[in-house]
Amino acid sequence: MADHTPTRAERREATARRILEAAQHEFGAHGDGATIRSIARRAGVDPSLVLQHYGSKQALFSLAVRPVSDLEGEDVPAHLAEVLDVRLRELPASTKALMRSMLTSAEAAEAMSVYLRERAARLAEAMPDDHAELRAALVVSSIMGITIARHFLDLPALEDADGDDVAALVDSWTSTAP
Amino acid sequence: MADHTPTRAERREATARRILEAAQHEFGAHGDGATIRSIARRAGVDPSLVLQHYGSKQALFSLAVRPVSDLEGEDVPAHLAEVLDVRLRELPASTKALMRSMLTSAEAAEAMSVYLRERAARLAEAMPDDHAELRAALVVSSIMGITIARHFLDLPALEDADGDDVAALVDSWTSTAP
DNA sequence: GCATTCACTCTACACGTGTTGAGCGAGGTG
DNA sequence: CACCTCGCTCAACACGTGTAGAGTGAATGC
Repeated sequence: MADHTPTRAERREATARRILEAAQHEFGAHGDGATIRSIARRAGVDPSLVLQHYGSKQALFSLAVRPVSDLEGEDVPAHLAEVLDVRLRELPASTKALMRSMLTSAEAAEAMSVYLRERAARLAEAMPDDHAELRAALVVSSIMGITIARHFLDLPALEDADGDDVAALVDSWTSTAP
Repeated sequence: MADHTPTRAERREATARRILEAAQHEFGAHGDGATIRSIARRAGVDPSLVLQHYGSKQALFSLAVRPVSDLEGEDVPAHLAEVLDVRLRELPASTKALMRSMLTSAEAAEAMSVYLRERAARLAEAMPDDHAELRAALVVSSIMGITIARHFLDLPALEDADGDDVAALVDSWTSTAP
């Protein structure tokens, strides 16, 4: 809240943040093929500065793609939908970067995979026993698919769908019998 | 069946096919970032020849990514799973190329989108009326998500799952009430 | 058997990339 | 005010890319 004139270190840190955000948006828009130059342009900065801050494109990518939430003890099943953002209009920048890159970057794929496994494990605990593990994996994967369809493929049927409807529907799958 | 010695034109056509297959595998493995040189290497051919056959990388990509099946009048709901290959161990090369690129190539994204819309429309016809369109879109997107999780993210729970189990489960969602 | 075609390879070019090191000039310090 | 610090820009590099055009030698047709 104190709006003192920023010190040099603060300004530096601020541009570092601006660069990271620019990177998330660029990776989110073009995947891991996004360019250091394009990131720099978006941040209003020289390309070289990007590397002085983050060392290499790879390192910056890793940071940009790190998932935002390690939310610990939340109630599981209904919340799930929100996590992978079935109902959010806009995805968090880092999530978007991660998803956009997950099919072309091994690192992003691995990150998404552990994220999904983690979520599925959580979900399985709260499910009827029968094939719980498999069914949890299916639900989690489905939510990912729906998220892709909505945010990256612009499927019209999902475009103007009510997030709550979607969440309720998906939630009902949680207790479906095989 | 007649194994006459191949004419010049036949041999040319054969190498064209080899190049296209190589392209599908390379695009399937690395997305639209795959290299003309890598495609040529895989086909055992000079990079320049790839362009003499297909004009440009873009044109080759378009061809490599074209979906295989315009199967017309098939029975819809159960078959759906197979189409997006929830139960197949290995994806068709063109499908793999299409999916791998759909998040980084606008053309692939559009192709996948129309494919999904088409499938959803088919599926909606065979569903209980309530919210049929939305629910069909959700099911189709889910199958895509499951396919991604299994074939690109290597989710272990799906890795060794029985394809029929998965198909049956997904199929049951088709008649889920909202 | 000879001239021609033509499927294919070789060489080259222009360009965009990630990355580096030198240099500049405003901000901090005495 | 003078000096130094250091966040930042500039200029350059080596490299991989898509693509074009000339060249080559074996299959073809007379």
